[in-house]
Amino acid sequence: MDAARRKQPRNRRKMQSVTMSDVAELANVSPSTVSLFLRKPEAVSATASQAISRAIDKLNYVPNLMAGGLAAASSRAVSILVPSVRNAFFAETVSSMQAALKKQRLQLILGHTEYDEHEEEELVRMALSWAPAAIVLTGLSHSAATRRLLANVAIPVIEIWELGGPQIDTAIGFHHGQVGATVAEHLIQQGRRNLLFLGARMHQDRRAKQRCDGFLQAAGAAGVSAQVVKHPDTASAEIGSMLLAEALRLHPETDGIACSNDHIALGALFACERLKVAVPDRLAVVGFGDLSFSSACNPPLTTVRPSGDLIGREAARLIEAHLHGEKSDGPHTIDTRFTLQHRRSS
Amino acid sequence: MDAARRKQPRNRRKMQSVTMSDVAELANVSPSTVSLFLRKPEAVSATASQAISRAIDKLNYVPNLMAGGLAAASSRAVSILVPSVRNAFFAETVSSMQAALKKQRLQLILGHTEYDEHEEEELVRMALSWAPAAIVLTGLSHSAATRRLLANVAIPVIEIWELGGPQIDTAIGFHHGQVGATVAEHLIQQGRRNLLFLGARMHQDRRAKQRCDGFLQAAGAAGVSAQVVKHPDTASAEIGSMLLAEALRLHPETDGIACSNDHIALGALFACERLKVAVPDRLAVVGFGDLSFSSACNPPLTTVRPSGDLIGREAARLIEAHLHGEKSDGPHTIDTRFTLQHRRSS
DNA sequence: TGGGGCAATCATAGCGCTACGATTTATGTG
DNA sequence: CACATAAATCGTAGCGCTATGATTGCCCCA
Repeated sequence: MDAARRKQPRNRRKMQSVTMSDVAELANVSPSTVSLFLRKPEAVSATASQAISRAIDKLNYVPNLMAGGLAAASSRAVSILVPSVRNAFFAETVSSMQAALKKQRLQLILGHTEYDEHEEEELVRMALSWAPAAIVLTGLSHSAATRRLLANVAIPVIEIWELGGPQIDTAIGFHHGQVGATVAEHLIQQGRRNLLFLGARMHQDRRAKQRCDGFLQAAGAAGVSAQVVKHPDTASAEIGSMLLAEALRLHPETDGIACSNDHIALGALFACERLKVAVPDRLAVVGFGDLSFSSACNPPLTTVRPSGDLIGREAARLIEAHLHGEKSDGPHTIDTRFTLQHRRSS
Repeated sequence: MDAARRKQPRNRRKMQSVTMSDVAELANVSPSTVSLFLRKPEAVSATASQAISRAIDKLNYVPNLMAGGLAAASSRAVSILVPSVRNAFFAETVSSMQAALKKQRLQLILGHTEYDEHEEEELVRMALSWAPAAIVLTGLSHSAATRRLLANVAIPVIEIWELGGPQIDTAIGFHHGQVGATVAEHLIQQGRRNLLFLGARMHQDRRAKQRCDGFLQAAGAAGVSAQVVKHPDTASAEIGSMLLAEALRLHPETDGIACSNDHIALGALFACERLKVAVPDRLAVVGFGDLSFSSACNPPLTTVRPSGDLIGREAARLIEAHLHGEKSDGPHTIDTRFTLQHRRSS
């Protein structure tokens, strides 16, 4: 192990066809300048800029973000973890967020937790291994390990779609309890005195549960009776129909119904039609979500319109601000509110 | 620039708290062994494995995928580009694909093209800069530049949700023309002789257009009259209602309607109810998509169920196979089919 | 006793880029 | 015109990991 300096032959490597050095060479500048141009074009002279962009075009250069991210110790990826993108609410947020982030050339890495904290924990771990520029979680409820993983990261941690609990860093959303209360008050104001909440999957969907609780509480506060009928599966119109039939069987005096979301409400309306229950004369129905069909059904559905779109945009704005060096002054809460869409079903 | 060897002081760097070397040190092995353990656990002895996993746990080590990807010249990311995840069809595929890929510890990077080829091109460029393990596009129609970008990549390029055109590499989906034909044949078999297609956004949504074309062609082949009424905006129940009213005004003799998707069909059913048009007696309605409400509405909607879920799973399977070194024997086509769900609306 | 064959482990050379500091060139200013 | 100052550019040392080939230790059989 002394003399005879070990001469490693020269191991080949796979590689990228065109690198930044190739661009630099063609543009007659140093690689540093190309890198600078790509990151802060305004810091490079007009002549150099022109030569570089010409070279990039000619060579069809695609930067390697992994090399860049490794060197810069942070990537241009944003991780977002939602229960499921099949759920229109989260799809909307994901979509609006991605649209806003694209302007910053940030990419979205998507994960589905399926309402499972353990799954979420694993996804957070995977997400962190990308050294993302920010990480977005749904809701305020996470496993202890998840909290520990996120406690000391230097990037923004944003919790969306829920407000009113202990938050890790920034939370963007609204109070689901308030939604329930608003609906109860609306129904009471419409003269309803026998209220009922139709809920699906409330053992997993904390936010649906919160809406239900807010509803019951507000009804109680107003001295109005309120019942709950629920189903363990994912919300769908089919389940909404079943639940409505069951509700009227168990509580025939019911005259005002709040649904955990518009799928349930739609199913309830279908069932009312089949059972010849007049809406809203005999029974008022209110949903949550203002989905695409809600304004079109018979009768048009009174519902609460959340701000899924705004949540995504605000999250993107925050990430952008952080990227531009604006220090966040401690934990932050953004209430994006919701609005009651009063239509003819109530 | 001769003597006085430039002595660069020693520039500090941001860094990751726990690296693979830390794990190696604690486990009393070399970093190579840790790396090997992480990639091929079966190649490491039981004792070493145990020591390493203990060290990983103790240090809470999170591997840096960017460093890994850079060294290996390929990342554990899969890029998927869909028109929009707000569209339930694509949401389903994205969701099932992500679930399948998670087992391989592959992450999904999501992009929305909004039915714009130029947007898609830009997203492909961004996607490639991650050196993904595979790239998934929606449809077979892409800009020339996109094709050029993807022509020589060494990774699987998978086009989903469309079959029957020139494909870049592998295509997974079904023939939308066949969907239209199947619906037309079904309506004709049900005794309908005055057919009509209700379409939304067909100038952008090539696949809706293909369904329409297949419908018209099959009707023509059977010697049955067929009309089209369309709207430029995104499909929704509201537009479905409008289109149905317009259709009955322009073509009052119509007795069988195919809709570009279930949102339109739902709106059509709502309109029929309001206009007291009996479904299916006076008018048969068929949709596309088998969305969550389609089995619950009044009457339950006859519709075509595509295989969005299967498309995602098949794509994931292909990517997995490629990752495990199975060479693809040239361009490949997987027809995931569709099924007609005959319900009471026809 | 001497290796041949194998399994397990290791040392090393980058992957392509960014950040830092240094250097060079342009621009004032008294 | 000297000198400070700003603007533009460059050289270099890693970022944390993987792939390659080399090395070590061990068993087995002639």
